Amino acid sequence: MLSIGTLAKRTGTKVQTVRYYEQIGLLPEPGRTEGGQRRYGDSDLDRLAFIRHARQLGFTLDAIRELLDLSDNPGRSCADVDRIAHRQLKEVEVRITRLEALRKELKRMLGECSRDTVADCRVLEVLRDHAACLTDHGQGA
Amino acid sequence: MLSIGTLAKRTGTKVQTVRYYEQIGLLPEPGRTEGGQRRYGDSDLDRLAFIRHARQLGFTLDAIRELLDLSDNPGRSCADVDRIAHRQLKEVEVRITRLEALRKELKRMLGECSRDTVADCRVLEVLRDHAACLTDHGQGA
DNA sequence: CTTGAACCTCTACCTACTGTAGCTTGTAAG
DNA sequence: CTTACAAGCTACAGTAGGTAGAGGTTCAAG
Repeated sequence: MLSIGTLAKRTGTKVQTVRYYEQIGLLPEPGRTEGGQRRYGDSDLDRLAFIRHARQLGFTLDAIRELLDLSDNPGRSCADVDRIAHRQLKEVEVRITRLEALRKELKRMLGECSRDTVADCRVLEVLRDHAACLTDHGQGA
Repeated sequence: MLSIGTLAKRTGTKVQTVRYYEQIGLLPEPGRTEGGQRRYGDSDLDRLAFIRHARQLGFTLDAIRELLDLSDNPGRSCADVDRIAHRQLKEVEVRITRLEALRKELKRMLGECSRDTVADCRVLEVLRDHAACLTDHGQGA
């Protein structure tokens, strides 16, 4: 049986985060010692490792909840799992596209700035006047 | 003089967001009507447009605060502005790199899944076993 | 003068955690 | 067996950057 600290260390998680996952129902309530300290088994370790890995791949906690539910029903079609992963892929691709547009605009902005006082700063000028932008960077960050 | 709703509409901001910016000191407290409603002038419009544009380029509110301060001192060197914009560019590039690694891993994961039940799902298997990953996607999301 | 859209304040909520305060438990050394 | 102290406990507050709603007031058009 593992203490919360050991579990956290083994999965690269912070202790508070483990308790947080329990609080939001992502991890089951573990057994306790007589004194009230949490004690974990191997299934908890596996589950937490799964969660952390999925988080590293950018899945939201809600998506992870779905994946864990699916994982608990081995007989079901894996189409749902596929759907969730595809959705995640799409989200990642959207974010990449958007960030690439930002990169382009920032580079252009920086490339044009040659004067030396704020009064003539091209960067500030671009920020002041959206119309000076070439790329669309409309929604969200 | 503009009402908060008009100001919001002209800058593509929500009314609550305008009040939020005022609350955190990013926008100055505007004049009020006798009845207590906010009334804005052109300088507020410019300032808010600047903020929104910088937000669209991914600058944090703290960075924007710095940029606005610099913008208010036209005689200063624009090196500081450059530094902030460069930092932002670097952050964007880091995020792109990271997301590209995620995309690669997600694609690989999805490409390998051909079985049809959750029990054999390659996606879940990869999530269960970090060692099955090729790419490093260690820190943050 | 009436109506109702738009405004007001205040508070709570979102994601995914992280940090702190003040107290208790577990464990290893002496 | 006692003591020291790391690690655990709960509860609450805070982070970024807003968003949503309740419950009440004001403005402006007709």
